[in-house]
Amino acid sequence: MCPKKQSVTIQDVAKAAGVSVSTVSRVLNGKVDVSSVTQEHIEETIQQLGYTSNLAARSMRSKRNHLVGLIMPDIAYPFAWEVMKGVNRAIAESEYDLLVYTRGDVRKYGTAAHEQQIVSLLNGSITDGLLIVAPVSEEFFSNAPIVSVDHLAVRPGYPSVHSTNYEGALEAVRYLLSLGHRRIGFISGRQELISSNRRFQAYHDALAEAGISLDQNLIAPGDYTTATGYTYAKQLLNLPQPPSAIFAANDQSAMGVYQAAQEMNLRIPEDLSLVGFDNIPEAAYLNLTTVDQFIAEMGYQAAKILFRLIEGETLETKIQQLPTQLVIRGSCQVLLSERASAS
Amino acid sequence: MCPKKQSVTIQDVAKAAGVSVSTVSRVLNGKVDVSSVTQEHIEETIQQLGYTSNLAARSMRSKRNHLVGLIMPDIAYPFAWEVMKGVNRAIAESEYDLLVYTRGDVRKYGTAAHEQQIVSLLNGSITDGLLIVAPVSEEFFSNAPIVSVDHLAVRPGYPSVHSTNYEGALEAVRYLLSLGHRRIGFISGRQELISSNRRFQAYHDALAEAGISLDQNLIAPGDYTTATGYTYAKQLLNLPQPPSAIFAANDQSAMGVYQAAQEMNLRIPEDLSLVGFDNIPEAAYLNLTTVDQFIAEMGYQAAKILFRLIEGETLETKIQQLPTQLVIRGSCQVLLSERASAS
DNA sequence: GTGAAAGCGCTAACAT
DNA sequence: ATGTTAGCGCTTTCAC
Repeated sequence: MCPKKQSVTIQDVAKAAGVSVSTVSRVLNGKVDVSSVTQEHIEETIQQLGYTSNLAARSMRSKRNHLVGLIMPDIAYPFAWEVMKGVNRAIAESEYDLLVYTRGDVRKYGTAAHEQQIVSLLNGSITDGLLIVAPVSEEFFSNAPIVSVDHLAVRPGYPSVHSTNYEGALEAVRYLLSLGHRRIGFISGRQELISSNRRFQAYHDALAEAGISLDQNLIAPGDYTTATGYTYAKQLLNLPQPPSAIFAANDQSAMGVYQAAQEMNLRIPEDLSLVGFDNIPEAAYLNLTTVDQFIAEMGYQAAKILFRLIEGETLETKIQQLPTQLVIRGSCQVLLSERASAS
Repeated sequence: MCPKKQSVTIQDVAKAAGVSVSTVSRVLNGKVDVSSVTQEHIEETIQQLGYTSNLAARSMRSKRNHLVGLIMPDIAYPFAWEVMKGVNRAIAESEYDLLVYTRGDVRKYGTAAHEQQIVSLLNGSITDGLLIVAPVSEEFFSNAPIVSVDHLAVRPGYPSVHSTNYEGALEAVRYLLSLGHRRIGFISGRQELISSNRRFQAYHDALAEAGISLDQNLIAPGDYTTATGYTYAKQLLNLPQPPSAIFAANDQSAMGVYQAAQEMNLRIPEDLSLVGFDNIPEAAYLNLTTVDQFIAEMGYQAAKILFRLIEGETLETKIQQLPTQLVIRGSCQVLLSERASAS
């Protein structure tokens, strides 16, 4: 199917060039103590034979591979894509190549043990450092640096970049309150993630500020997916006293709410006010009001930090918070305040 | 920064369990000739020590790693994202994990030599097989299977999945002709890719069919990016006799044309008819007429084929063509035909 | 059923 | 400036 030519090793090159393996290795690693004559000769031979060093073997002996890893449970959802965009930019600007590792499904992943396994797999050998998206673990065993994206651990064992989840969510709920809403539903995120808890905490606090006590009926569990967003939105909207507004813990669940509302012939924002956390492109097209958290920027910053760590810098700041921004789209505000005050 | 605990090796496990390395290895690889007593004991020890096998070392000795690679020049553009979605789905359904390799920028990549280098790097050691997106090379040295996505080689050295570029483009141009257009501009794709040439060939043939000879002024080079799409669209539209319609070789360049038209206060489709190849979500939101090529499906199919190849199947078909579909959005057709016939 | 030993391709002392 | 040699952590004969 394709030329099975048994891969050529450093030995073959040495033999062909009539030198020892170590000399070839020296050339390969840009060491200086090689005469320019042999240097050129070896390089020529490498060209001719089409030699490429074996990653596995090389990784086993040397420290640096100019390769960093990005671990994601799944690469097919908008959040992942945004993170990758940011990381990709940092990679393009750098000397490193990127290896994105995924199992393709959160369900094939998700436990701390799994995470540790993948970390060991990559960082123990082939990568110089690792970026981990929304990890569950607070600490990892690893001999190369790790930076997490979107995970604010209480006492993190690694540097971390995330957005101001609490502040952003606070603003979102305050906004809905400012429109006159009193019954605001909440679709939660994955319980095990801190980001989700922070957003819930803000929901709680904003309501408390306004003197509204929590109504458990208006709080729906969720897991950051469209499917549950849809399911629980239906449930909320079918209550005897449905909420007049919903705050969804992320974009995906907001999309679910959107779908549910459409199906129930509720117009957004006329009949139902909706705000979602996150800033995927789709939101803009649908005129959804969102709390943008600059996901790509988080990926970019995390990668930059990782590079510095790999270079040997010791950074003071372990946690970096990137700002969020409430983006109100369309004519949401006016219509809603009219409706809300009328009710 | 994070616990630097020197990674535990198979030796450590052996020592702790009071057995030899080979016995541990046997357990690790599910060999049967181990007494269930020691088996359990070893597994326990592995748990306790938190041992994970070293990818590099393992790769060096064994054939299968349950890991496949996906090589992309850049993972931050919509086409890449679509491919990844498809591949991700296949991965989720499979026993394999995925490693996406990128340099973050086409410019850090692109030559056949580079491609071969990455192929050797991955396939020679850690991955069981490789998916390559839009490769330039027609052949690779590799001892593990390779499947390409979106590259119809004349005499491919590897199985390949791509869409019916020619047929789709033919349909697109015929459609524009059916609206009455006679001056149809073309924004080309990357010259070195066959997909681009096929789309151009169809443009040529469709015009010939209609008895229209090629006007070189209406043919703009391009490279599948938004930037060049924009630049050349401006150029085309500023001609003394501008085209009344443009066929862009892909979505990205179509977006560029879109931007240029907006800037020149040309409404689409009223003032300029535009069809782009590819099916990224943005196109739908902008009501762009497109030739959908089901990019994600290509990724999915390619991955499926790769899995079969790895399992040892020898496939007859080397090339799989997935259908394309002209999707006419909005009220494009009517408006255009009116304008075209009026002019 | 288990251990000893060879070696995968490479790098890094240590020699020369 | 170059060759020799000892492993890196693992799998895999081949003994026992």
